[in-house]
Amino acid sequence: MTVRTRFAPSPTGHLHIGGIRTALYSWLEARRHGGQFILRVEDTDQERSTQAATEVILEGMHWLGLDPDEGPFFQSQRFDRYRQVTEQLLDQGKAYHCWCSQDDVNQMREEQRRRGEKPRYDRRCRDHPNPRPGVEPVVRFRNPIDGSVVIDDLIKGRVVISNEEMDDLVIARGDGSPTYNFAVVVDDLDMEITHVIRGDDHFLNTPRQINIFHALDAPLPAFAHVPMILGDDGQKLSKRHGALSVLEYRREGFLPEAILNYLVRLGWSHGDQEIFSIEEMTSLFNIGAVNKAASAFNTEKLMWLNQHYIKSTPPKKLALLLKPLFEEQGVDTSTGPALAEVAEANHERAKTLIEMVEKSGYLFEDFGEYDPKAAQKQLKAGIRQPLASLRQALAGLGPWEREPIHEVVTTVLEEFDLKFGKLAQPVRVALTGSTVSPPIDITLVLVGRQRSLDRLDKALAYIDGIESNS
RNA sequence: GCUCCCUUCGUCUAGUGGUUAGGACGCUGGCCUCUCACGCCGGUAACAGGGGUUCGAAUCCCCUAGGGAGCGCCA
Repeated sequence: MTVRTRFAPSPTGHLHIGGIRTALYSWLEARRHGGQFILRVEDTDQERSTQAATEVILEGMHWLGLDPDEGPFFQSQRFDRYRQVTEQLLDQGKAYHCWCSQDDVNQMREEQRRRGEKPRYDRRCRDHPNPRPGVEPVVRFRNPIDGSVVIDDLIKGRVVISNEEMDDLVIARGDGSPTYNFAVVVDDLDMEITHVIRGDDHFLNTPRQINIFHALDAPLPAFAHVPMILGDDGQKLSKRHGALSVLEYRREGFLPEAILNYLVRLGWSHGDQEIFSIEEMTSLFNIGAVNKAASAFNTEKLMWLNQHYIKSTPPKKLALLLKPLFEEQGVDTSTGPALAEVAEANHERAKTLIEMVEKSGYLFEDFGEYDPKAAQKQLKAGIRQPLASLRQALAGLGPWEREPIHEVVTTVLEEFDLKFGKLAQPVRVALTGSTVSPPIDITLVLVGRQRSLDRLDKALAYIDGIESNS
């Protein structure tokens, strides 16, 4: 039997990192067995589902390379099918109509809560139908009263839940639309899902669903409930605790490889290995080896991995990724060096692509003021002559390339008997406005001849200005 | 309140009865060095607590504490 897994997000909020991890695990489990990964959008709640959220799901998954083999399917397009199965259960007496209003039920639950009991529907319509004129009844599932349900979860192990804990859940609303627990079962059945991999928050739904599977005389899929992810602060991950939409990560300059690698190691491991290529993940990952405990999301480590992948990604490829980010920042990159060169010079100096973009502004536009501390320390009268001399030599240089530039710098150094840093830092401040940049010869190359000369002139003028004021 | 689940360095984890409890991120000392970064070498830091079982427990059992999830005509 081929393994078929699915990812079934609901488009009622943005898809965040927790959902992505579940998707990744499902995808990997399918890949490892040479099976199929199915994407199903659970939009039975017409009120809260949005088109925007659906698009984020589709685009985010594609960005990360978690493309489905089948789907996306939309539950909203399968209502006829759910209705059909509902009728079947009704005919077989495995489901029944209930005319209780939501207020009735809420009141019932409140009282139970007050009495310290677990709130649940008291089955009053189960054996005594009580039609009320003008009320469209909901359909409830006739859950077994005795016995218990055994869940052999791939991650959590065997858990036994008593049927007493479950009430007769609504499977179809008054308007005939299906509810989650029912639609899931019908879909997983129809789509021949063999492994249901989902978030731990669905765990207590599982016994209810198992009972529905039984009512439908259907074989059970395997279940695996992935623990929750906590925020940096140990609190549950939510919008308030760093749960960014997937696409935010792209905007902030994270690489898909880094995110996938980080996520696969969050809750799963293969000995001491930290770095996993997609190929390694697909061959080594095993849903059964996932940790039972929740784990905290640590941005620092994600950053480290991101830098690792930035370092090992070819500059030409980085250039392609950099371009839209520069554009988003409103930077015109046509007036400066090739982005591949920018990437080459900076790929060991940035943890994210956006950081690289922010650090490279001086290559494309004039920076405003010098960093005050840097200017104060580096642009002083004593360096005027060497700087002027360098400017002169640079102006007459043949090809504007790293080696000849480096030679010129060295020559000036010898001329004035200076240590490298004594000249490099002032030049750096002159060219970039700050004390941080790639090696000075490379920085000169990237800034370009004319711009470099202009900026050196500007620095000389600045020094002169300081002099005349003191 | 009830049901279920979880608990090794700050964080992610290795570990499945006998280890100086290992690795990674972070932090930190040093080296390298034109700045930053990269890289390299070193350091810091953990078995939630209490009972058992056993010659011997991070590993098995029980209790406590703490954390989480669920209890919808949401998913």
